[in-house]
Amino acid sequence: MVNTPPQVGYMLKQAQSLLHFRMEEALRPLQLTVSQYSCLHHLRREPGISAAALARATFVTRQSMNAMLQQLIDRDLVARPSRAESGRALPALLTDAGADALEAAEKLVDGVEHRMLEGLSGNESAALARGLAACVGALEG
Amino acid sequence: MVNTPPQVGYMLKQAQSLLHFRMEEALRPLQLTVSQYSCLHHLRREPGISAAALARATFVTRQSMNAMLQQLIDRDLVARPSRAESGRALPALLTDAGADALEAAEKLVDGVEHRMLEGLSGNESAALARGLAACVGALEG
DNA sequence: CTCTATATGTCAGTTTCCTTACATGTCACA
DNA sequence: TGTGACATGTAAGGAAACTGACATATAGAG
Repeated sequence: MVNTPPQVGYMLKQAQSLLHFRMEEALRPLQLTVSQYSCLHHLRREPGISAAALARATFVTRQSMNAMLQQLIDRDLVARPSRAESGRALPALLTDAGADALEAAEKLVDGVEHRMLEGLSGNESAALARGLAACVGALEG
Repeated sequence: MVNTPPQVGYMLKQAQSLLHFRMEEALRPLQLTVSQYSCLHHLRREPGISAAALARATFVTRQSMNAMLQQLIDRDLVARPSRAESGRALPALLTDAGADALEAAEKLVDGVEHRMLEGLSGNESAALARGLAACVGALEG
């Protein structure tokens, strides 16, 4: 019998689900969801990005992202002009409060990620990252 | 600067999200969602399992699982007694049609998983699986 | 210049899943 | 015996995501 890879897809789901749960747990004191954290994180990486591009980066639809951005705007964590200078895309930016919240959230999330990887050596972590990247590359396009 | 592991959590999310999308795509002709496939798959592995146990295995709440089971029962893919012989748990079982649907779905899903792993050697696949298992172990409990 | 393709934002409706809460059944143990 | 802890099923309501549809703005082809 062939050495069947023991359900890599299932293990992927299991790991992602558990990581999401732990992150949600860690972020609860800050009143942030994982999706909101991911949104803020990408906003810092690419200030002025459009909601549609942000949606693609965080794996939700642009409708969901616009709703989420509105929530973050209501909490003064994100700012967005009401009209575009050019084109339709409205650039989104972190406010100072948003940057502060992100920094606090990042500490908590980094703790979870560190815990997740603590049983792996540097080589093993790198191999895991490479494997995941290969999976993504093979499935997209 | 420390060799920061490049966002293993994010890559996990990315890979899982893309895999889910491809599976959904592959299963669409059979009118099955990924969650439903996962449910049928576990039902074959553990016939007579309760909805609550099934829910834990597929990472949803038992309320969601009971709703999903009802759908599958309505389509004659799953059968379940109306009363328990002992205890409260109602054992769920695949019908013949359910087993057939699962077999067809499995071919499609295996194709997706194979595609996902095609760029990886046997050693690399095994390393990926071990890495994921280590992550799960570190995050649970 | 005109027209098509593409990308963005938005509205409406639906689905799916979750949270909270409660009733029921079994088991361990005092 | 009976009582408390635990697991299961179920109901009701809400939150978050998706799909489908449409208007708008830009760029490019003809």
